[in-house]
Amino acid sequence: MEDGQRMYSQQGGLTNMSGNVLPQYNMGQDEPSDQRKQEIGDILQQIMTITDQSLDEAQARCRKHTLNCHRMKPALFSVLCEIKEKTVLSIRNSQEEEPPDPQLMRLDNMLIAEGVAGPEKGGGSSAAANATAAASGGQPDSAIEHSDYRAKLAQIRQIYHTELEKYEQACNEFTTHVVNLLREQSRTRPIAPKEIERMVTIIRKKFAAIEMQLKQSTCEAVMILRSRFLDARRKRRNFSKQATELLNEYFYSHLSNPYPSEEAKEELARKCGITVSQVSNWFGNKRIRYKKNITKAQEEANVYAAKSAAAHEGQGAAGYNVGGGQAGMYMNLNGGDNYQSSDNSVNALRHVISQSGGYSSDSMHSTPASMYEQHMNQQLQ
DNA sequence: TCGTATGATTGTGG
DNA sequence: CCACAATCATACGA
Repeated sequence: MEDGQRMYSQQGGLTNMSGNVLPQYNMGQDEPSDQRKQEIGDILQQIMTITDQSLDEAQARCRKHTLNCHRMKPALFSVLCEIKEKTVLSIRNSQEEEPPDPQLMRLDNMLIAEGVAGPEKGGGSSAAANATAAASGGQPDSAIEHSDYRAKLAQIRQIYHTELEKYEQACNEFTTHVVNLLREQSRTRPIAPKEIERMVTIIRKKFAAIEMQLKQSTCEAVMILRSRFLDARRKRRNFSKQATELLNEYFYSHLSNPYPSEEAKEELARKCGITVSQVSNWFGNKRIRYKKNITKAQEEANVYAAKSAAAHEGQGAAGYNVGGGQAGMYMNLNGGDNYQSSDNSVNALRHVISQSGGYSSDSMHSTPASMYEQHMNQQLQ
């Protein structure tokens, strides 16, 4: 037990600076008193200087020939570690179990959905393509935008991955560094393996927080990219000829009631390769513009009618009356869903408009009425 | 390059 | 929520 005592004494001597333990250092040794005095003086000097030194220097000087080689050291340290674990570590450990951050999960999900995170190219770009295809109806000319969008997304993806890799590397480097440092220190102070473990989790948490910031900013970048590329108002594309034809067909064949049901909209959307809301938009625009043209034509017709009436003293008004004022909002002359009859009214309108040089819309001139007539005739037969 | 066409959005009313 | 009306922003043809 003598050695153990000595050890305690040394510890105490170094840490507490209590002078009364120092004489024990050379206890039991047979030396001349002046030499002992000299030694004691040296040790005192050493202790005095130690307080001014950094820990590293002190360790470098002291550990090898004092603590480190002592045979009781492991036992002592293990006891100290045990005490430590029972007091501080156990309290902290109990708080460590945390559920996964919902915010982080949301970010992760979004990144995977956008094709930034998750499996390589295939899934990612196709997800992006699907998103854009849904917005623009999968027209061939939108391919350019898609590739542009994909390129930007790939750029974001690359930045994200390189940054993530960097973080991971830095995290690992730092972790190993800290672990090594702690292992090194565990030779001179009691450090439990659990303590190192805890330190590692703390570091990982810190880096996870940084990673989350990266994820957040990546999500923001993707959102900005999306809004820029998928904002159809900014990058409007006309529907394909076929789609417009189908829509017009439906519109003119249901002119008395151009309000497609939800099912009809879905059907049209499917046929045209556009979304239901696009169909709704189209019909909304179509109705209002058609009506506008009617009223405009009507006004003009009335102007001409008035002129004509003045000129012919009340004879020719009927000739300009397109559809008549009582024909209803959508000029359903024959009162039914008869495409041909309504097309006639369109032809009449075209005639009036071309004569008056007034406002003309697509339904009036750029889409040949005969086209619809032919089409409808085929369908009706 | 300009004017028109056209798809989308916004504001309003029922 | 839907329809309508006005408006925006872009596409497109002459």
